[in-house]
Amino acid sequence: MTNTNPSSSVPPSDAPASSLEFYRADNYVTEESVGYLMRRALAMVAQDVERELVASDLTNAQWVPLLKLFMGEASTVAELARECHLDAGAMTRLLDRLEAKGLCRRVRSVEDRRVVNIELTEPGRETARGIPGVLCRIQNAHLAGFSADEFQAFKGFLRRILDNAQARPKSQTLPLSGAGDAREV
Amino acid sequence: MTNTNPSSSVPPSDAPASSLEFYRADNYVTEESVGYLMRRALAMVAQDVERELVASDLTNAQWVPLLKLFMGEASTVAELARECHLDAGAMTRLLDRLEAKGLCRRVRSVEDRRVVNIELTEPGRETARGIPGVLCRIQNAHLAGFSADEFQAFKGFLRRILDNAQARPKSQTLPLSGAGDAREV
DNA sequence: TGACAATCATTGCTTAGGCAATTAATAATG
DNA sequence: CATTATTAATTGCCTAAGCAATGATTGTCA
Repeated sequence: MTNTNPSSSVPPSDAPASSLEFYRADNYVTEESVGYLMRRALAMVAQDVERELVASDLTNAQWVPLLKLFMGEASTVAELARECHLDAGAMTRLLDRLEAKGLCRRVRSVEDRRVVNIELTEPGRETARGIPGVLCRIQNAHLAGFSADEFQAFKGFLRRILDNAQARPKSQTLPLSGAGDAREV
Repeated sequence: MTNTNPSSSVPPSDAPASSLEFYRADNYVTEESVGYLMRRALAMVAQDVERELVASDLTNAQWVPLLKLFMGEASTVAELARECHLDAGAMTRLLDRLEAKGLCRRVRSVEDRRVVNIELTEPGRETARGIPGVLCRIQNAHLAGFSADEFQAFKGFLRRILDNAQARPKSQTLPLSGAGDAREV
C-alpha cells in the first residue's frame, strides 16, 4: 500500500512539491510533531540497545563503528567517519576508546602512509558478532503489533522524509548558512 | 486508517505481544532498520531547524527549554529537566549558557528557597516567539508529498512504538541494569 | 622538478549530556 | 521538637560530537 500520492489535494498553487499545512504556528503542540515523536521513539529503542550492550562494555556511540568494521564496510578513520556520519576528529577519539578497551588496533598503511587502517582484535570480533542479534531482537520487540504491511509502510514514510531532504539539500530562498548535526524537534 | 491491529496474524504461540520477525541476525542490513531510518530522518529535520536558528544564536539543545518556558510548560530547573528529558545537571549548565546570552534569568523562589525560577527576559521572549513558526515550516516541508491520511498513519506508527516501550518498561527476563539515554540503531 | 592543492589523521576548544556526590532547604516521622 | 528522608540545584568527572587548525603525506600541474 502506501501510495506515493503525487497530487491528491494540493492547493491550486504550484509550490515546490505539495507541502500540506500539517502544522501551523498558532496552535503548535510539541507532542503532535513528527520530530518530537521520532525523537522519543528513537530514544526508547536506543535505550534498550544500550542497556543490552553494557554487558559488552559498549555504548551506543561505540557499537556502530565496531559493527561497520566487522561487516567490512569501512577500515580507515575517514571511511568510518563517513559511514557513521561523524566528524573525523570525533572518530579519532572514539577509536582511542575502542583501542583502549582492546577491541581494535591501528595499523599504519604502507601504500599510503597518511592512512591508518583499523583492524578488529579477536575480542573485538567476538563482541561485534553479537551485535546484529541484539539489534534485531530489540527492534522486533518495539515493532510488536505491526503487520508486515504496516512495517513496510512505516519504512516507506521514513524514506520519503529522507528523499525530501535530499531533494532540497541546502537553503532555498533562505540566506542562512551554518551546518549542525542532529537533535530533536 | 491506522488500525490498532490488536491481533491479526499472530503466530499460534501466546508470546508477550506478537512480534513478527522483521529482522534476523543472519541477514541484518543497517539501511533497512527502522532505527537507522528514524535516526537519519530525524537528523535531516534537526539539521534544518538548527540552520534556521543560528540567526537567533540558538542550538537545537537550547531552543527546547526556551520554548517550554515561553509556552509556560515549565518554570524551574527540575521542571525543565523533566520536560526536556534531561539530567538536572545538564539543564543547569544549559541554563548557564542561555543566561549568558541574556535570554533568561534565575530568580530564587521565596516560597521554597531550594527552587530557582527561570524567567524569560524580553529578548528571550522575542526569540522564543519565532520558534514555532520555524518548526512548522520545516516539518511541513519534510512531509511534502504526504497525504493527510499518511500523516496520521505515520504519527500512529510512532505512537505505537512508544506504547510498546511503555508496556515493557524495564528488563523482563534480562538481568541487565544500566540506564542510558538515546542514540542510534 | 617544484610549487600548490588535496587528503588523512590528530589535537585543542566548545557545547552537550549522563552519573555521582555535595549542599541547602523542606517534608515526614517518631 | 528532633531526627531522618526527600527534593532542588549545583558541581566534578566522564563520554561524546562539531569546528578549526596543524602536520604529514600524496596528487596535480605548470
